[in-house]
Amino acid sequence: MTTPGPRAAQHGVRGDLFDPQCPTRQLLDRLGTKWTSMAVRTLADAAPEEVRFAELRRRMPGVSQKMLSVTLRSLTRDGLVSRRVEPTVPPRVFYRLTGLGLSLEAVLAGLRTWAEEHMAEIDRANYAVDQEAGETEEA
Amino acid sequence: MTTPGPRAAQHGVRGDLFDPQCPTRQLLDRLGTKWTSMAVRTLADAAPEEVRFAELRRRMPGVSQKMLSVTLRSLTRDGLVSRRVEPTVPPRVFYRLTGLGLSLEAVLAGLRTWAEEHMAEIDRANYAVDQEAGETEEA
DNA sequence: CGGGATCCTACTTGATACTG
DNA sequence: CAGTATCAAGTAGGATCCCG
Repeated sequence: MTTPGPRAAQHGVRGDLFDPQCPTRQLLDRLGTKWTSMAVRTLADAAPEEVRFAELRRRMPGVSQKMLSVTLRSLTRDGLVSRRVEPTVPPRVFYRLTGLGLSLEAVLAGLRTWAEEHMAEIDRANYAVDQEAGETEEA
Repeated sequence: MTTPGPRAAQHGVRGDLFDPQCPTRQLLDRLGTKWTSMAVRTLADAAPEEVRFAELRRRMPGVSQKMLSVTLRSLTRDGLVSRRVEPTVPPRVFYRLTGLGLSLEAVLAGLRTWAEEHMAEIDRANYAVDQEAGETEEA
């Protein structure tokens, strides 16, 4: 049997969204991780100033030091955040959004706007479904 | 001190984004699930036509029957998708994006655009980091 | 045909402890 | 201070079986 090659090639029309290599898929995977958007937003709020690790953590209530570390490493690796180390004792590490990171923040701002405008409507829809279910159940 | 106003939500306590009740958080939780964006996109491509379950599944390569079912139930519950059942034997079930769902698709289109424009840059950044790490390691 | 229920695996997250 | 390493837990996702 012949190897059909990359499956993505078959779905030319609607294309890439179904492929794990799809850029949108990769972006959503990143935004889906819990602290990514929060970190980008917090760094964007501070931009163009740098923010130290501990200060960043203070501004992101609930984040563990490990998850902040993991998140920042991922963002740095992606080129969305720059990392600067002052080799003092103790060391001081500064983070700042790159240009690429700032452009992502613009997209996130769009998401935020939609969410603020429409999530209440989604909540109402959920509530309505719950009401129906409740009535059906206790009938 | 002056009136807090709407900006308080953004800058004051820094409150909303870090809260699990935050609308943006709730939206990202939804978009973060694997098949949500794919389903919305596929239904948007078909809009304003309805799409049957099996046909939808055919248009979303890789999705399992269960995950499609779960995803559609969630979207329907959120009021993003409408569901119509023809009580025949066997039953025929049709799905379609609601107006709310269509407006979400617009936001997703923005995400897609950014991803297509910038994910290659992120890939390059990752590749560069890998190169450095490799050289450092095998030196 | 559509989809609910069950079981199971893998990944993400979090708590804790240790290091330069 | 700024991490890294380890372990435990919760959850998203997939495979399968069954039902109306």
